[in-house]
Amino acid sequence: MTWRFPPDILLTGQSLLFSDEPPVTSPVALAGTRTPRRRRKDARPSELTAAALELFVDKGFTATRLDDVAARAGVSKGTLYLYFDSKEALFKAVIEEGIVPLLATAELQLAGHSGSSVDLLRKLLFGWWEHIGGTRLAGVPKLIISESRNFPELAQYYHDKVIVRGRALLRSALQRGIASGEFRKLDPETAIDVIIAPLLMLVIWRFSLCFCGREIDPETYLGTHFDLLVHGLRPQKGIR
Amino acid sequence: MTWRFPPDILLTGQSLLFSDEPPVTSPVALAGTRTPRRRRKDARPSELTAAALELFVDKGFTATRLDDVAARAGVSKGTLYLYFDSKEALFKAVIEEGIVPLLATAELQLAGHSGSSVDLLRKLLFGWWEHIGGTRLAGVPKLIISESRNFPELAQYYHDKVIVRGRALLRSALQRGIASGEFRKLDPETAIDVIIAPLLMLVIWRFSLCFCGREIDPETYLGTHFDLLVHGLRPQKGIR
Amino acid sequence: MTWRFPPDILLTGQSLLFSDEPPVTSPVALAGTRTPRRRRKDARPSELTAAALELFVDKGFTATRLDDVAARAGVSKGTLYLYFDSKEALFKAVIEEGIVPLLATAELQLAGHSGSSVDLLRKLLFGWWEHIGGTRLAGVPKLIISESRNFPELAQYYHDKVIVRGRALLRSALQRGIASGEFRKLDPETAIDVIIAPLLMLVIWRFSLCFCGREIDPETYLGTHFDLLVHGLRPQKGIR
Amino acid sequence: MTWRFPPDILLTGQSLLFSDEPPVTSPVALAGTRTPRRRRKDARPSELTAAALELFVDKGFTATRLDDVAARAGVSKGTLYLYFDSKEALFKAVIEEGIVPLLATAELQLAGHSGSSVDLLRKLLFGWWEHIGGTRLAGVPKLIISESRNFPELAQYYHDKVIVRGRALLRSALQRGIASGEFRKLDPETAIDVIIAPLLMLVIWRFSLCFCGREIDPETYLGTHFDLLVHGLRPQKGIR
DNA sequence: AATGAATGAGCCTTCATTCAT
DNA sequence: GATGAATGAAGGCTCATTCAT
Repeated sequence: MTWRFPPDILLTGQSLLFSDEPPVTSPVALAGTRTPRRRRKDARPSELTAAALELFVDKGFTATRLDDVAARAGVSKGTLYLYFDSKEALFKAVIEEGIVPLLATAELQLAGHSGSSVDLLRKLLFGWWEHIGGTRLAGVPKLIISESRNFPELAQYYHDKVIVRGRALLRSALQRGIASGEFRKLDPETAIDVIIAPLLMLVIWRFSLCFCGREIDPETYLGTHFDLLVHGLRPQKGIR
Repeated sequence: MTWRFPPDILLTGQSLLFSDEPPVTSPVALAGTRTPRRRRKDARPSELTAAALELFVDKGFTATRLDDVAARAGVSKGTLYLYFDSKEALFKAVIEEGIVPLLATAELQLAGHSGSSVDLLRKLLFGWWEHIGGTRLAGVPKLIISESRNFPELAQYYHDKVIVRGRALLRSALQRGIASGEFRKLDPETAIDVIIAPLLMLVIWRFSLCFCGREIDPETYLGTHFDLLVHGLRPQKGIR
Repeated sequence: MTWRFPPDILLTGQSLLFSDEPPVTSPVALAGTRTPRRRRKDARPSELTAAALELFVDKGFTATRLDDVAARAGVSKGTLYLYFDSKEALFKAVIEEGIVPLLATAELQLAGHSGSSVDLLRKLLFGWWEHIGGTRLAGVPKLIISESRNFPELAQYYHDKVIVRGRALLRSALQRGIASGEFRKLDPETAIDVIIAPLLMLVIWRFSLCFCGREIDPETYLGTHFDLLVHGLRPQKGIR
Repeated sequence: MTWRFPPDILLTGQSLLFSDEPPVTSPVALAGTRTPRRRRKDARPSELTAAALELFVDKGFTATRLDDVAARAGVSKGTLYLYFDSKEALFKAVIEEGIVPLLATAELQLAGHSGSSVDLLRKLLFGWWEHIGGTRLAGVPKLIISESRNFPELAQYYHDKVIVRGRALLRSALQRGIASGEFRKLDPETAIDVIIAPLLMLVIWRFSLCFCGREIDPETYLGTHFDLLVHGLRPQKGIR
């Protein structure tokens, strides 16, 4: 197994991002121009963002009531406003704390892979499932998709900090396989899109279309995806 | 009753939403100020669903105010309730009018296909792009994804009326190719999932992540997807 | 039997009041100061007031929608406004047409009673039940009670045209009995109140508290009332 | 949950609505402009139901706007929803707080009655006038009558909690008098109906027909009712 | 720091009323 | 005379946000 995110860290909401940087430069400052109140940024309780993540993922941003977030976190509603200027600021903090730390850890640990590129690809796909796609964190992409129109700034942030870095992981694996002759030559960017897409659909199915009668078995699904992918990447005579 | 359309409009099978004419061409409507009462009950529903589609796709279901829908359609808020029992019924009508007729047309046209299964698959993919994925209608899947948690009934409806029928189109193409020996044998259901997924991601990218700097060229993207797909489906010695 | 109201007249809504008097002096003119539109007062369709009576009695004034009145009368909603300036004007017309004609007829026919005063009282009570209390018309008093605060002018009208005249009937019966020595001497006005009250309660029970489990048998109820009444009115040594 | 009163307030058995002090005596409340947030969650519910009683009795349930209730109570509209889940729940609370405690008190006090049954009856009738019929609470029965068709659940509640218990008081008084030979034998249930009716009419007159010119003197009215009643109940030779 | 009562703007929905046809 | 599509002013209810304690 390649990726190593201790999942308990992700779910406790322990921030890897907002530890001791000066408050002004943190991405949180993007939340709004007004910063009259001083907040203890170092003590910002992760319980709040953890509770909010649960509810945002479950019900969406608008349908989540701050009363419920506060109740789930075991605090009063007013307390939320000690740490976040608004519901929107809370939303941003949830995204930042929930996903970004994962990638940082992943990149470090993936750098040392040795073995075939097919193996690398397999590790990437199934590692993603184990640590993100199959966990509650998979709700975050769905959340971003749903709310990006109303929070374009947030979508940009997610793109820059998550998507770009995630694609870089895949790109290096593809380029390595192409260089070694394991994969045929094709445009890596578009290939990445096509590789990522079924993963995206898997979490969408889990979080959005789960009410339909049809069940998807993720193992089979990912297996088929990987199978098609490896066949498709394999160097061969063009079909037409 | 949840929907009060004159049924003949629904069954024409052509989208009234995306004709090339501007939605309101009558000189009365262009008067600028609130136009006097117009007597055209037959044209109203499509005007309303067209306005609603724009806003739903743009802002999501909850964030769309009926005042805005009415204003965009050039009517008063109360008029909406002459045609739809509720905001949710309007939502449903948007889906129904926007997507369902297209599937009917597609089924008819594809029934008479002759030629290779690869051609059939190509026709399906690029036809989808031409009539749905590349049009404003592509916002609908994004809409369903975003709102399904809060409106499971709607997701079920979309699943039954759209997803099931869309998958059936792909399934027959796959089974045909497997039967003829053009494609290798694999589980059609999971293959369908993998085929659909990049299409889904394309519309998600268009409607949710469009704010990011990165542009996707749909033609190239779909071409790569199709290329990978045809290679992956081709009968050959297994890779491992 | 003393009273002679052909019940079909009452229910058809055939107006005995607003036949050919000049429009300005009719009580309807009280409805509002504005009288710009000329209406065919002579042709004012009784179907409209009949339909309105049913619904007003059944659901109350506010809860009755003009759509329903129009639908029950088999006309369009706009037609109502050809005959009545407002919902309130319709309400007044309903009261006027429904009850007032009854009293006029009753007074004429009751003038010629001969026999004991106890018999007269019995005829009054049970005749009321047969022609009003037990019919749908009994909903009108309940309607007046419910809406009088919001239509004080209407309550006044009902008092002057209905209550005063109804009390006069009872008063003459009591005075006759007192004069002949059948009844002991007591204040007729208050006695009338006490006599009327159980009748009122009967219709209230029928139209307001009918949902409670308890059933009232009107015959028994009126019998007991009459029995207590005759005992109470009988001349005798005072009890205390 | 339909009602969120601190239960201890409900069980004190004393009406908080009709104390002699003006409802808002705190100097803050007299400031004229919107008073700042006051911290008195315990006193709020009674202030709200008091304001609601006034308006419900005056205008009826439907015609009473929650804005007006809130304004009369000196709070914002949202505050109502801190204490009552809906307008209907507020209605129910008005009934419950206004009437039920009085019945409990009445039952306690009357259990210890000694003396003639005629005295007991007199005590019941005039006690009713003193504590209910003559106070603002007398608007409640009128309220129930007016709204029961549209809120049958409420009528049922009132029947079970108020009418049944009130009738039980009268029944025991009647049965006591029959047993002792003070009253002649008759069906107690129907007699109760006939006894209650004039009381009902009195409050209806006060709250519905008060606009008419005629005044009823309650003392005289109740006196006549009681007089007729006692004569009518007295054992004697049947009249016919 | 933490609380939670209070606020008030905003939204969906209803329905009496109008008026072009 | 009749129609019925269209209007728009309210009203019930929600919930993010504030602030006195």
